[in-house]
Amino acid sequence: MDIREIARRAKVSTATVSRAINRVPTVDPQLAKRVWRVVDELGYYPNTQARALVLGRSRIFGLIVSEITNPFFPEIVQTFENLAVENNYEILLTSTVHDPKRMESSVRRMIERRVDGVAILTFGMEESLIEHLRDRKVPLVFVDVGPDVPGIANIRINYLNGIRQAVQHLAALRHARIAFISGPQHLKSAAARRDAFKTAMTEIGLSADLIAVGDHKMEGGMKAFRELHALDQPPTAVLCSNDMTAIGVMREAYELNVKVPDELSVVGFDDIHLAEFTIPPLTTVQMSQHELAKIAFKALLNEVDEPRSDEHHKYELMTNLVLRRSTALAASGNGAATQSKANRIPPRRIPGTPAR
Amino acid sequence: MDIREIARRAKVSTATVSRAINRVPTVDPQLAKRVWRVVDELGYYPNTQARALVLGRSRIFGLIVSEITNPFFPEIVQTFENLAVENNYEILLTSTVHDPKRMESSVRRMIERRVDGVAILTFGMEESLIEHLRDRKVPLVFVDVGPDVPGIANIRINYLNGIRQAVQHLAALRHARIAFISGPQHLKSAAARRDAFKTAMTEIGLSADLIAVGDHKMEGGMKAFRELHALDQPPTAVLCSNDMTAIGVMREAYELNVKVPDELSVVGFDDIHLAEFTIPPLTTVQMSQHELAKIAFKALLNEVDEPRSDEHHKYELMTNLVLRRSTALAASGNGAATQSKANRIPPRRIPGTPAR
DNA sequence: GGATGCATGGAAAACGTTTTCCGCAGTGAA
DNA sequence: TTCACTGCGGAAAACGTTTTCCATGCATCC
Repeated sequence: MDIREIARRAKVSTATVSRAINRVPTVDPQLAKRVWRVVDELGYYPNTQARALVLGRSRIFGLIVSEITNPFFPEIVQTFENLAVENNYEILLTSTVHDPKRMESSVRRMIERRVDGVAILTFGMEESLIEHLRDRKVPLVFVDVGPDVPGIANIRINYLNGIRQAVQHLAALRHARIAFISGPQHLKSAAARRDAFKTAMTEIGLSADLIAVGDHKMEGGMKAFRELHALDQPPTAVLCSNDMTAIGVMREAYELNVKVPDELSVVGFDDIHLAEFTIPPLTTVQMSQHELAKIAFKALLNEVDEPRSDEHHKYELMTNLVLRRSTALAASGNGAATQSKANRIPPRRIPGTPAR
Repeated sequence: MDIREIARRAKVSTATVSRAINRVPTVDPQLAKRVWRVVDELGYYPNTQARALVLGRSRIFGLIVSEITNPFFPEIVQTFENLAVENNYEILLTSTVHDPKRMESSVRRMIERRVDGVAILTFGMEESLIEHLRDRKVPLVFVDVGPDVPGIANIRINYLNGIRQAVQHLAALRHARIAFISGPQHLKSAAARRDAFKTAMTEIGLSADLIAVGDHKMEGGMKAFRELHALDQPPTAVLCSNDMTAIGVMREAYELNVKVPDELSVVGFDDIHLAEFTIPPLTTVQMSQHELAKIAFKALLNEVDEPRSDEHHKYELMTNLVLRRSTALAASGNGAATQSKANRIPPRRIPGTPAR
């Protein structure tokens, strides 16, 4: 079923049908109504690819994430999708699973589909692929790790703010041996978090040498904590590079019969929805997925609407500690672990968030 | 940059370029090489929409899920995407969030983009929307809830198998008061699970009247368990309609100071990756997300390749109980809850799955 | 009443491919 | 040398839109 078919039945030209459908104001209301009736009767849906072909705009955005199975990302995808629908865009999603081959094919496919822009929320990406996209003048938005050139928006995340709060929170609870479990070392964003940890620790005169490396997954958290726990002087508090790691830590602590928070304080990073539902509920640094997605989408939209407006905006996302119940006063040196009940911060009952 | 540009530079016609690119065997190898060199030099990527326009095939599949933020779905999306990439397909993803408006716009958008098929993994969908898609002869695959007509593939899930195993497992552990927390009542798949529970219970002479209703989210699990726990005779075991509900239950049990598994056995459904990492690790009924996605994709591919092969295949997915550590012997009537340690099944250490 | 202006709608080109149809060059046989 | 064939490659149509340009019809003004 064509636009021609519609034109024939409405006894007008295809031009008129097109104008009517796109609500061009100069078309006579009577005629428009006639066209619309036929459209509805036949259940006609314009062919987007034909439209894209002539318009030179596909109304598709690419969205590249590291790993959709990490609960951090679905929230982003959801918000991004909501915004896309609102603005009549479609999304091409890729979850790279950290595989460079995957990234490459994904970029290629996006170029072939002529996306209008790409949001790369992958916390680390090969430079060479960026080139491909840049050559084609595809608007891009990065988080953390983007070159500083016009046409490419960058979202800088203020890791230090939240991580400093976390460190100081733990220090205030008399923890001195605070460990950090990092993410995969080659990811820029993981490095940034680790650096923020170091800064925050040295700022207050603590040494930041207790660092284990994880993989931003639960498995890595478990493994890393096992190592940490085997130390001569195991840490009394662990700050994790993301929430999944923290969940792994708590899981392994359970396995090793280390009580959280009484014998071990755990802090996560990201504040995924799930963090509120762990046992105990996880104290973590919030980096709003909703905000992030929103900023990314807006940035893309900007780029598309007013391309190459030379001042390329910078965007920043703040992070903040949110207190729950996975941290407590450090057991005082003299084997006071058994008094833990007394040491513990009074449990704050966090009301369940309303079902969204 | 066109195919024409390539043709000009390679001093051939566009037809030849097209043939070379699509590896039509009749083209002279010499010439093909010449064409490819130019293509690589210029970094030419064919325009997929133009191609789709003439081919009448978009090589896009739609994927509709209920809620991407439910950890059950990202696994599906990931496998589906993997398969898509392998087969040179693209995916248009929609997370309907159970919103009929959303579903409708999603279907509309997919038709407009001329998808080659749609997998509807949404556990319940409005009939009227199906019509739209069917009228256009778009291949469809449903899970659970699809009309029984050619051109529409259906994946039936054998809920009873796994749920029966779960019920009998609990019964064997001497639980008599076994409750069920269902999903949203209007979802067919939720009803199917509940019915399976009833069947399995009555089969072994237990009454299936302890049923609370949740929402397939953690919040709902918490609320439902609160209700159950307030009963005169609260259940000693809870079977949940999905894992998120079970996580909510365990979380609320923690809040109410009910020990899992000693004082309460909890069983989930789905076996999401996370289930292995809850505290305690969750015993649950496995319904392989990987398998589900695979079946769905294959079904779509079949439909596309040999359309209307009149025998429309039926697909089935099995479910099976996987034992972890959230279930234990029921506390014997005489307040034996304190002997729980003895009652408990010896903990099975489940080795962490290798990072995938 | 005729010329001018404006609103409206139609014909056709354009977007970037694939593919059908056909012509041409080269080969082998007569 | 000419003819028939084969195999390769080019011209052009087609896919379904949008949009430019132009023609028509009508009202207004002189």
